[in-house]
Amino acid sequence: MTATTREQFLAAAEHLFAEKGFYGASIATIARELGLTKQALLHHFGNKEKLYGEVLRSLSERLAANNSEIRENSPDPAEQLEEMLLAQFRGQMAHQDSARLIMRELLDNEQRADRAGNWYLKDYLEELVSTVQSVNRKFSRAQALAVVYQLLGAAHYFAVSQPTLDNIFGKRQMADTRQCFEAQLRQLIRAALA
Amino acid sequence: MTATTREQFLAAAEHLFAEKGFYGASIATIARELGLTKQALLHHFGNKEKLYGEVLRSLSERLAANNSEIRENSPDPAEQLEEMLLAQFRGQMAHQDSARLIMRELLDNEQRADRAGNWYLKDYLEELVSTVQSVNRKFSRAQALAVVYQLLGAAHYFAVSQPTLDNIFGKRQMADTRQCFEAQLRQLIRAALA
DNA sequence: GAATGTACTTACCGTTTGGTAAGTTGTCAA
DNA sequence: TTGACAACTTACCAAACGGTAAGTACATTC
Repeated sequence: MTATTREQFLAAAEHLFAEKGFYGASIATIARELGLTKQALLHHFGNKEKLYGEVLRSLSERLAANNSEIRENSPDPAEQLEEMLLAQFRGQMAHQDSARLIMRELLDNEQRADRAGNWYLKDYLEELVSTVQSVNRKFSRAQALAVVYQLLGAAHYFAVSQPTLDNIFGKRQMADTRQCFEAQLRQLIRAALA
Repeated sequence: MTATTREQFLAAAEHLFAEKGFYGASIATIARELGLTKQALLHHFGNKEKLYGEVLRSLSERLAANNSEIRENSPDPAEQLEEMLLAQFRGQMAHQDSARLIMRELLDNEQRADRAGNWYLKDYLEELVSTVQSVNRKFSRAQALAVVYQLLGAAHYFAVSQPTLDNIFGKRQMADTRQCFEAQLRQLIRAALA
């Protein structure tokens, strides 16, 4: 169960990239987190871009694994969709680093389309879209995508904004909001599909 | 109507910060956009942080202006809220730089809480929350905030993801989705408040 | 016409950046 | 016991970073 150096590098990199973004995090800082030099990091990953790509790849693998688990556990498409969206929300609240990283990638990848893992969201989104369509046949593909993205946004945006909201509204108020957010989100999902 | 150098700097900075983030955009690059040196920029703004602060401030002023205009034009709170959210959505679709900048600030401001304009979202959010509560009295403050944030997220997330989605799904499909997004969003808003 | 201020420039500075080159050290197999 | 490989290190490097200092060019004002 002891993590390899490589895995430790990936974990540290995920954290720092999520916090400061690609440009804001330096490979030297990431390496220092493990008490190693940046050349040790370069030895394992070649260069900074490749490291970033690997972080993204490992993240997308975790995402995919989560989803296929849900798909197996519930046969009803409506229930499936609800569970997928809520599980994604819970996952992002629990692992804010990943949530922030995904958001950053959404903002940045326009510029560097050559990065590995660029389209890893595609399968994930396609899956949700077709689930929406099988729940409510009235939806066109475009409509279904719009709905999926609205629901995804409703969840992800909140997960990512947590620290900022804590500052704006205070931890007390935000604890309340966090508590009722999931129930409210569930309602929103059902309403969107009706 | 001719923009001052200072205004031109602000515009160029907004664009580049939105595209690359605070660390990714260098003051030299911003200045080069106007054919000037970075020392000209420093002459006007002192340092990079202050420039970023000014960009944020001017952005928040535009946001506030938009909202008070809407508040004046429609007396019914339900209509007001719907219009505020939709106007914000349209604004972000039209000025994607601002949308991206706000998202970036949401991600980054945790780390540098000293930045000017840090809480400029507060008034905006408070306003939406109280409007939600006056539309539907059943909502607690925490619930209202949750709803507001879900709706805001639904809109903002989509606006920001545009280039990525164009890549994933193709411009054709995305044009369709864009077209029906607003109507779908309006439905979602109404459903969330019922 | 001298002084003042604004809008810049060139010339630097120290630090940090991502990256290369060339070891060193330990392990493990033939 | 030698040879090969992996996992590092120290020593560099050129370029870019944000920022300072000192000057130039041009109005405006007294």
